[in-house]
Amino acid sequence: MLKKANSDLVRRQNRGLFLETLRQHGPLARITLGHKTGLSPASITSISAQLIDEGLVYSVGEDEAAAAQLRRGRPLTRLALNPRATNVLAVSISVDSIELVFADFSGATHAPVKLRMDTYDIPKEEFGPRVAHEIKANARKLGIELISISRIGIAVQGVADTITGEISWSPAFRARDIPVVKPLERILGIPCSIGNNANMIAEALIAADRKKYSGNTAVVFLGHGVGLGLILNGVVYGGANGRAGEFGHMNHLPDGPLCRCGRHGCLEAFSADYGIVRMANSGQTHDFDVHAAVRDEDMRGLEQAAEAGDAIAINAFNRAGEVLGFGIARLIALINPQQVVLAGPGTRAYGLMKDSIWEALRRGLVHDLRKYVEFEVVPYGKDMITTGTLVETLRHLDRDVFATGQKSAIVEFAGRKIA
Amino acid sequence: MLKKANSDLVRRQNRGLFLETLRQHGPLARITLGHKTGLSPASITSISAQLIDEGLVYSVGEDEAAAAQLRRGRPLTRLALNPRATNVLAVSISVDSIELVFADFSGATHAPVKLRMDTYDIPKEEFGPRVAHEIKANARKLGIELISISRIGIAVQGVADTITGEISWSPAFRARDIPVVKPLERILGIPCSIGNNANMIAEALIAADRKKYSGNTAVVFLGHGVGLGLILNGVVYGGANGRAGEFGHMNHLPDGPLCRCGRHGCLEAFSADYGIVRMANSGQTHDFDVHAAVRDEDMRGLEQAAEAGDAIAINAFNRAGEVLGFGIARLIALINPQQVVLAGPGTRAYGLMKDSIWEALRRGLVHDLRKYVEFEVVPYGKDMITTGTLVETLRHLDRDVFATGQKSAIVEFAGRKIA
DNA sequence: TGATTTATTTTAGCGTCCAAAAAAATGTTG
DNA sequence: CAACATTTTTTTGGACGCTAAAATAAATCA
Repeated sequence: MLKKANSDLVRRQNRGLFLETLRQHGPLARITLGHKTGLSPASITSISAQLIDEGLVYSVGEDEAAAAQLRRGRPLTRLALNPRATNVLAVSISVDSIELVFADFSGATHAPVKLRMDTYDIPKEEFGPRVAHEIKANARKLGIELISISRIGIAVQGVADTITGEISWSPAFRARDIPVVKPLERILGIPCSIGNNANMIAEALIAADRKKYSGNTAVVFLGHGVGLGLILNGVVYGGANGRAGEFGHMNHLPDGPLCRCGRHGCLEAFSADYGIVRMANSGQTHDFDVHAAVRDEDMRGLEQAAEAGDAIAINAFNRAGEVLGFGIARLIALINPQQVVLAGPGTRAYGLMKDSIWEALRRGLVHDLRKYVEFEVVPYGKDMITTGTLVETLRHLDRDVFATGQKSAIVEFAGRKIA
Repeated sequence: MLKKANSDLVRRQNRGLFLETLRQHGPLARITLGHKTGLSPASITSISAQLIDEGLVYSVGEDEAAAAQLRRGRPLTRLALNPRATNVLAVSISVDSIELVFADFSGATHAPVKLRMDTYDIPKEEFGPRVAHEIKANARKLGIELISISRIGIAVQGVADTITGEISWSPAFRARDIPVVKPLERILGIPCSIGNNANMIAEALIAADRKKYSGNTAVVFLGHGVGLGLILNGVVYGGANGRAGEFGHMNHLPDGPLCRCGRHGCLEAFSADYGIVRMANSGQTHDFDVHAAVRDEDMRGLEQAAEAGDAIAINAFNRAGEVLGFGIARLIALINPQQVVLAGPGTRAYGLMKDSIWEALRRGLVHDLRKYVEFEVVPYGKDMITTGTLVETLRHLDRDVFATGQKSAIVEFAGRKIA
């Protein structure tokens, strides 16, 4: 159903568009903003005057390069997002550590702060307060006032319930349903949201190449687990309560090998690192501890063995690829994406799995569907998760907080204005 | 990325909202329209004056029931969609027949016209012209001028490419990539669109109970094949080119039994009618002709046998349910819908499959995901497909054609105006 | 008949956009 | 160096659509 439209909507949408355009392209002259947004010069003047008055945007000098090459006419003055307008924070939770990345409104980040934390055995009600404490301490260390932080985005591997703000299940915790958003909001007084790693990587991809990834794209994350971020109609899709994309726990083979989730035959039990290691050590299938984290050097060793021709190792990667291929085939049959992107540290072994992935796609997917899908492997950067989290958080500010142009939003979230 | 907003957008959106509200609730007084849409009485007066002038809406008398119970004050005058504003047509294509349902702008339908047509062996370039011919002939028979038809919606079982407007693959045709939209548009001069049956059923469900189905719902269609309509964020999701929801050809078991699509182990090969029949006649697995249509009476016979305790028949339905259950488990893991709805003639045998469906869900899906999903079986009406097609077609008119309020749209599509 | 009630229309004004004109700020040229 | 050319930005004047409030319409009530 459509929603009522009025001038309020127009203002919000165009201010949001203005901010998003600046965020995407960096400092731009008013005239360029007009071209990119489709708004008239008059409107750009009007909107920018407001945003400057509110301290969200400010004038920076003419572009050096542009100024160098002599051109006639009035020189352009570029506008930029004001870094001092506000701050945000991305929190990435993984096994035994959390990472904090503070950024200003322009998206410039401070150096990541990595903190050891014994997540696995922490009592569930202590986790939120511990994180809140670390946030306070580290913000102080960096000279960032708490009140200047408008929003905190949190990323976690596993199942995050976006509605309740709890971590339903994650390999980083023994406990379930760990409250995160509520305690942080209560203690810090800052709006928070939570999502899973794969969705954040999808956000990072969209930000990196909007054109390419903004249709329907499935981002498969290979690592300690197997995750999935779905971009549907250009937007990251979360499902009814953020639980979409549990690709790793999509069943592959009824009654197959044990998975970390306690069920049998999940895709992850074949294709995540521990599934591959187990397959390679097939003698000890039964007493294999699925919960033990696979060390990076062990995984690299196995990859090297496979590359050196070790039949058992090769077979383990083949099997992982085959199951992954069938999973992707099922995914494509359901979602019909334009693109499937493989990401995560597990893609290091893509060369070892490639053939079996494609063989499985051939066996498991009608040609009509297969022929339309582009397949891609992206190099994995550790910072993709926090980058994506920041992108998502800042977009929320652009669209839903600062775009409204209501004084309350500015005062409440921005904390200060620039003269 | 956001899009530019201006008063044009406001007009379109509010006119669309006005029309959709009338379509959903039937004749309404201006004051009620105001409450339902959130628009002010002044705006309602203004918009309705325009729509009346354009012949899209007209005044009907006061509601009898409301008039009967004496009330003070100026009596309300109700507005309704003008049936004579334009006409639309739904075309449903199935094996060996096509069905035409003409409707006016208010959604009132003529009696369905069912036409035998040997679809399976028709040369692919003849199909479009044949359908066009039937449309012309039957419109004339019903006294409907061709020029009064604004839009034609087409539904087909199988894979319809919404971009090219071709039937990529369907059990109703031996050929592939049968052009439909283009020839119809060329011959009739009327805008057309095509989609698959399951999506149309999803549309019909949304129309029947907007509140219930407008979040994230998966509609599984059981019949000669197994289809899927996905409602994501309240909108039917088509995928990159309308091929989403190929649930029936989602692989269940690598190298399993032969499917109509030519691959092995698709879900449909177990759970569609022919899969069940084959399983029951397991002696002749190898020379079973998957392309032969299963007759309704045979299917009913098998159901009765199972209900009477025939072990072989019971086993066939159990197996169908098990595979369906695993498929639904995979679907839920990927999509995280609020609801899963079973529809189609195959649901007659739901009682025979229920236990095995649920057992498979238990085995194939983590509890965290299972516990949030509501499960529902809806009685199947043969008209759901054409109803859904009409709903979709009329909504397109409401939102994208008549909402613009441009004279060209009115003249071009409506054909005539009412005094 | 006049008061009351309810629905609808009219009026006056507001916010946003935009085309066109004006202004600003620089380079070019005779 | 003054007039002209060019380009960016601002200002002006108006359009469009929404809305609150006032006015009007059309009924019932007493």
